[in-house]
Amino acid sequence: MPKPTLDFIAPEKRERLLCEAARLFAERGFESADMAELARRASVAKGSIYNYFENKEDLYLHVCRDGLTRSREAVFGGLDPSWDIYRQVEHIFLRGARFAREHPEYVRLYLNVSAAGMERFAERLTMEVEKPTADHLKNLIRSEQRAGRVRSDLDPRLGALFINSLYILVLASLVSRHFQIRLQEYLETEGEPREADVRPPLRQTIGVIHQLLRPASGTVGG
Amino acid sequence: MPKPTLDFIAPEKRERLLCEAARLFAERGFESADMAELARRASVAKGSIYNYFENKEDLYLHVCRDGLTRSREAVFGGLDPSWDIYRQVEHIFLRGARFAREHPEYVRLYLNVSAAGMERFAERLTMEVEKPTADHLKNLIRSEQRAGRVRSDLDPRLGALFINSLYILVLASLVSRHFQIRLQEYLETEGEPREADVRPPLRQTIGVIHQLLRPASGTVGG
Amino acid sequence: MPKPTLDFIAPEKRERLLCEAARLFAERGFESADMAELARRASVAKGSIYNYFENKEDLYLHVCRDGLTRSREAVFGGLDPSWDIYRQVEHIFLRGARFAREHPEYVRLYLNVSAAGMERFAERLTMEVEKPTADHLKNLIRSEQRAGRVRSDLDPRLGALFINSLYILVLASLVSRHFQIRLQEYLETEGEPREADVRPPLRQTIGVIHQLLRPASGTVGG
Amino acid sequence: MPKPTLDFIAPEKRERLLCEAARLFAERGFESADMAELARRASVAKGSIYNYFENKEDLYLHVCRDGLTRSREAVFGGLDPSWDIYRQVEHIFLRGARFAREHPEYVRLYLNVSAAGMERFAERLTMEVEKPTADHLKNLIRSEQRAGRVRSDLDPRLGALFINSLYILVLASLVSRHFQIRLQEYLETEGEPREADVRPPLRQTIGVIHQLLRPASGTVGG
DNA sequence: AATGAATGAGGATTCATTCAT
DNA sequence: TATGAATGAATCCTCATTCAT
Repeated sequence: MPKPTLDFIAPEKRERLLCEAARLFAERGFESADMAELARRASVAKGSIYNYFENKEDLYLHVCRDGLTRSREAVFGGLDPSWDIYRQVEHIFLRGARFAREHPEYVRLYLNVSAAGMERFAERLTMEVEKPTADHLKNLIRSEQRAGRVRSDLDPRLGALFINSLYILVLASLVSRHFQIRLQEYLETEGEPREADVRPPLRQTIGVIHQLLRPASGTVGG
Repeated sequence: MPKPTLDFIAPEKRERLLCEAARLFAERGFESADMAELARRASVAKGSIYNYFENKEDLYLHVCRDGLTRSREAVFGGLDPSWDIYRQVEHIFLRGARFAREHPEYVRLYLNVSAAGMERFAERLTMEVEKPTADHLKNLIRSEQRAGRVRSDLDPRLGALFINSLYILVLASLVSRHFQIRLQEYLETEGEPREADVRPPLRQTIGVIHQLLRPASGTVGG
Repeated sequence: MPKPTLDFIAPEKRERLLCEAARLFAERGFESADMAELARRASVAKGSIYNYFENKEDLYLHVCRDGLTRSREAVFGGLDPSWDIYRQVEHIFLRGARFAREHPEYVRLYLNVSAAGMERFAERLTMEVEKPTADHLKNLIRSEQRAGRVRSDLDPRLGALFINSLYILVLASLVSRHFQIRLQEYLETEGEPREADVRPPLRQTIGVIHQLLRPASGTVGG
Repeated sequence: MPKPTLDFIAPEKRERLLCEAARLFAERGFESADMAELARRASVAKGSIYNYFENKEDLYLHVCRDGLTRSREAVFGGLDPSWDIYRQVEHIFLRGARFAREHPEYVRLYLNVSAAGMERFAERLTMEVEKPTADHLKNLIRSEQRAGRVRSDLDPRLGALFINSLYILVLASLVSRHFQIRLQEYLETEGEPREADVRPPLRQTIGVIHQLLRPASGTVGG
């Protein structure tokens, strides 16, 4: 937990520090990120960082949580709860992809919680990251089932898990070098992946979700 | 590239070293893994490791590649190329899940290539890991399309990407603390995830793939 | 190049560090000098040294340059440019010998640039050490030739080279074990060379230089 | 002292080992020379070297002594003791210069005994290197004084010392990067020092020695 | 005698964190 | 509160030497 001091410093300074920290951690990983370099990049005294945070871990956790808040706002921000699940899913995926393009560092940080040696962070972060989305998706599926817009034989928990899984994969493909190369390998494209390369799988992914959720169309036709 | 020396030492010793290295790297991550501790765990002299490998990075790469070979053998080992895609996919997923349970360290290492700061490894490993599977899946889809067992309007590249993506997620859920907690959160289970917790999503995942591949049955019935 | 930090620490501390470094390097040579031991001897934290210098090489270069400055001040310090060359040469040799007795470590460091494996240091140090002295001696010989106090058929460049060569040998005999033993061997003295042992060759050396420079007196008398 | 084993191996092998050792030590210095690299360069097993020599120091000493023998043979080889001192000195300087060009590694090794941290080698080598030359020169001067070809007021010990000093400086200028750069600086030449650059100072050096030894020419005129 | 793998002490350097100013 | 110099534990890697084959 950051020290109270963090709240009292100039907002631009705080912003600078948190942004640079996010970038540096996303670039190097937790271990290799150097507090001295962070201080330099953020134009903040090395000692000052320790006035705001207990230690490197504390800073890391805060930066991750901060990123999650930003991510949530960016993705769920313009979402109208009255929309049907199809529109919501599309909104989430498109906004998520945009956020990943604009702030890859936060997505990288999120993905990095699953890296080797990061279990102590997963223990503290994963639940609080996943719960809101999990709850939202599960509730959404349930209410859409009641509305007859989602197959009633779908386990809402598995459905939610599935949607979120695909979401993670899409984001990963946008921000991680490994997933980018893999995407190129599968799609047989070359060079830096342009947005055009990502759109078809994104569309298809959304399509697959639709296919999964939609009540058997045969009954309609029947 | 390991030094030639590595080939000439006692096989049990080599095995011990590579296994312990895989475990340690999977446990701590590349940076935090300590060469001295590895030497201790593997009952090998610190200096000896440097007789076999140029440096820590060289060792890491070799351990990853070694893990990939083992993984490929375990998963594709018993696979009969004459099987139809549904049987092959099922085989791959079940064997993959078994391998992940028996050798989580190698799966962790694979996933870790996408971690922050590991880009230099991705640059060297990703392609060689992904290509064989990508090719196999793409060719399989194409031949199954010709056989009429897979929808002809499915882009084989996207289909292959999709199958592999789900495969990765399943494995990740089995070996990464972050993905385990996330799974618990979605499935509303508690404690150490038992195999029983994993089976339904695994089954469902295979089901979704079937659904994706299968030619529209409506038309048949039409 | 030392880091700017070096300029801001307490002068006594800087002095202590530089002195001990000069002594240690002179005693052990570059390779065998141990940074940890230096830190201990200078009562400075090991890490601190790396706050002041990029690395061992950087420190070594700085210590050498520092020694050169000290040496130049000690030797050329009280030198009056209006003196004739005979007086100047005598001054230089006597002051040089005194400096070598008081600060053998710096003379050892200077001589050590010519040691095996030190070429990279020679490449960076030699020119800047030698140029000022070379220029001074050459100009001095030229002006003394015009004044008729030095033989006009002497090539000023060779004359300067010669004077400096003898100077180096004198210093070497004062600070290097090898040259000391050699001196004992030639002079048939025993035990630690006392100042008395050095004076005759020093005198003779100065004498030889006089002999070399002096216009042929016979012609004058003739 | 080398082990007796050294005498029993194939002469070409011994030669290869000693040559490569001389080169490597001359190139890197004692500390930085790597026994493994030596073994590789000489195509000799690392362990074998320890069958011939007690340890690195023992090898170093032997290589130095070996070099001295070679040097002595090359320089004093064709010297006729009946020659007068002027001819002998010229012979020594010219042969020494040639040897330095053909085998710079041995001259470097000799000079290196005066390097920092090499005192323990000086203690063991210097005397045995210098004594024969010192004795020869002193005796030569004495007999030439009796023959009236050398000034009788010259202290033979100082004369010998002086001749040898200049000899060392000439050799150093031929083999040491530091002394080469210094020579360029004094002679105002550029680039790799060619033989032509060295000849004038060599000639002049011999000239100075003549000047020093020759009985007062006044008597001739008298 | 020859070999080269094994050993582990040793040494340069890094970096999170502290603390005096 | 801000600063950045000071600290020393930690870590990668080297290399002389040993020793089993």
